[in-house]
Amino acid sequence: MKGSNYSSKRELIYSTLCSTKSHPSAKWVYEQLKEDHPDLSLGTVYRNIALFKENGKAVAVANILGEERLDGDTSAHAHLVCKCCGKIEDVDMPSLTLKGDTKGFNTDFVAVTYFGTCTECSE
Amino acid sequence: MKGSNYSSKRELIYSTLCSTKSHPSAKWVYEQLKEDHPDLSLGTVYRNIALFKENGKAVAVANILGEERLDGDTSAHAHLVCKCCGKIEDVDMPSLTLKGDTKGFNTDFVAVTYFGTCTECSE
DNA sequence: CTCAGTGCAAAACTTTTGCATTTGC
DNA sequence: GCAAATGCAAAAGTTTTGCACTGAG
Repeated sequence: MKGSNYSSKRELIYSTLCSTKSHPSAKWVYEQLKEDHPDLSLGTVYRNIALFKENGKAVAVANILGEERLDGDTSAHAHLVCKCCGKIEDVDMPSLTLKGDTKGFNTDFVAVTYFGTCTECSE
Repeated sequence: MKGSNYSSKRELIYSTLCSTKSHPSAKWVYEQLKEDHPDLSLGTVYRNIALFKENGKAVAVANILGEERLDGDTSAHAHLVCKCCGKIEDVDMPSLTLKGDTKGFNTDFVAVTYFGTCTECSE
């Protein structure tokens, strides 16, 4: 079964994903690792990230400039996304309760994202 | 300047986008219109949607199965996204206040998205 | 006339996949 | 040995773009 075996590449990818607060893309993770691990394929990065998402060990935060941006920190927190430079930062999650008719929907993750402009881009 | 001239195609694309609560993709909008307007290009749909997003007349709700899903209704409301079938539904927006250090961030839009499983997919 | 908008098709990109090979157990 | 994981490269799919033409003002 998928994900059942140990894999050093997987560990590497996961720790790289968790090592930053920049909410990176798959390509970024790949590029970070490529230097020290020339034998690493982009396909493997994508395959493992898909696995992390399935297992709830990572979350897709936003799609910026055509790239899916990820977060290895799945604790409840919200995100600030700068429309201008693409930077993504963390903020505390506001308390919220699902309102309105939820049609029997079974929620397992809530994303709160503030889109706007960061200080540097506002200048 | 971009968007300054009237364009019947633009009107068509915008009204199609607003005519549904299905939160469609660009391709869906294109396919709806293609039948009655054989002279319509997918590029035009993408170009106009980009314009709507710039002008705040439309919002990207989520990226499902590699497709960006849109909403022509920019009033404050949250979304339920079914991970299983990709269906997106509207719910009332919970009241929320930005908490934590927002680092001077200038917010102009807040997205609240509940990921989970809809009734049909739960069966 | 001038510049915005469009069709068409090619290009650009990200993400996925098939297959042969390697690795974990 | 068997099934999972990977590299590599090709494929798939969405989105963007260049260019010549059309349409609005």
